[in-house]
Amino acid sequence: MKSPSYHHGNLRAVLLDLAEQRLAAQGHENLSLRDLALAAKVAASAPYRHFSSREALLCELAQRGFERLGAAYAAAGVAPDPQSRLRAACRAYFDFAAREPQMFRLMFMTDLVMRANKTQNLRIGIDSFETLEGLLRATMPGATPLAVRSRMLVLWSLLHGAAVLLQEGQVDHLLLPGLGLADVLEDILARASGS
Amino acid sequence: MKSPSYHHGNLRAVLLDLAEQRLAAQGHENLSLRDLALAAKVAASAPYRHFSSREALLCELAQRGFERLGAAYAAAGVAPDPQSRLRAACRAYFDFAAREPQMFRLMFMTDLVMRANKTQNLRIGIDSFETLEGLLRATMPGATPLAVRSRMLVLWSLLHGAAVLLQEGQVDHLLLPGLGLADVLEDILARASGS
DNA sequence: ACCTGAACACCGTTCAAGT
DNA sequence: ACCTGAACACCGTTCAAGT
Repeated sequence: MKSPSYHHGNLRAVLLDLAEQRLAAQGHENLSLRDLALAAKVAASAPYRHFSSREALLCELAQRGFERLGAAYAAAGVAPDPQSRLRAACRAYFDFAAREPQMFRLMFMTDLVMRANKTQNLRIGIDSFETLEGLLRATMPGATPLAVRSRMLVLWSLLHGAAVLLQEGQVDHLLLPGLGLADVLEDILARASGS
Repeated sequence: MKSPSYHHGNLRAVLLDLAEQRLAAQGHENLSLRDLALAAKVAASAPYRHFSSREALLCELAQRGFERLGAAYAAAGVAPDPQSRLRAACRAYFDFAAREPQMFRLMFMTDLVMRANKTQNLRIGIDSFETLEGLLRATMPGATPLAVRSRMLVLWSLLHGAAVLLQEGQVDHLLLPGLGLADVLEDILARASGS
């Protein structure tokens, strides 16, 4: 309760919190500013004092997501050796996609990121890439930057592809007796972080 | 010109063609039925004689995409040995994502596919998976179905992840002097279709 | 500075009515 | 059978006006 305006307090934060609920519940495509305003008991035009557009609000939401993903990476950094730190980070990526599927989708809505990049916004997405690359580099002592980058692009593709497919539930009907979700995950983790 | 109705002909096909243009130009999120109707010089409600909803039209559009992808796979089938047939199919997947990015995005809008699956629609997406798995199996003579499926899920993740990242233009700023787009592509193709 | 109210230009969808 | 016209319930966004 910092500077409660005459109506009901810090509308900005309230809107962002509401937006995050709506996002998790229904996905970014069904998030409406008017609905947010209604829920916050405020006029339909009030959000425009705090966000220049619906898209701007979505960008800030995505930023929250990248921050949480960054935190998950940081938590993965406590593993003992480089190899398992990388593996833990990859697992964190999967977990994130599984636990917050709608946020994950929002974060990789690239048209949004592109437009936001111009306004200096979501370079946190790039940080996320660099963090992972740092962890990978630590497992490749003596490798040239080019070799690291090359392998990073493979890792990133594999990781992202698997996360997308898992999060979308496309993998479920492809499992076999003797090939469970855990097996698939371990296999992909091994190929992503392994030799 | 099959059964030209009293107004101007087969509205259904006209709408689908217009929709495909709009899709390529602006993406599925900016495709409006009303706009389509306007462009076809027809009332806003007319499309509903041919499509039960906007989503139904989008589904049919996605189906066209899967058919084209299937044709591209078929063309890849002419390569001499199993190994290069698989590789050609993977390349076809990348090419498709690059040449028709908006269609590619539409095809993997999974909420759509899920809802459509209930109405027996897009099992063509599954066919696409199975085609690729068939090509992979041919490169693994004597392998158990489980081993094939397991490797297929890795291949599919890598392929899909790379296609998504390429199509979104996220790879461009990650290239280095001496590491061009072609190199990245070849590397990923080798890992996807190779041993 | 922050919010309201009314308005503008859009949507998807429905439904009675026309031909 | 196929289309129109008008309507309903929504949108994002703008802008003058209030406090």
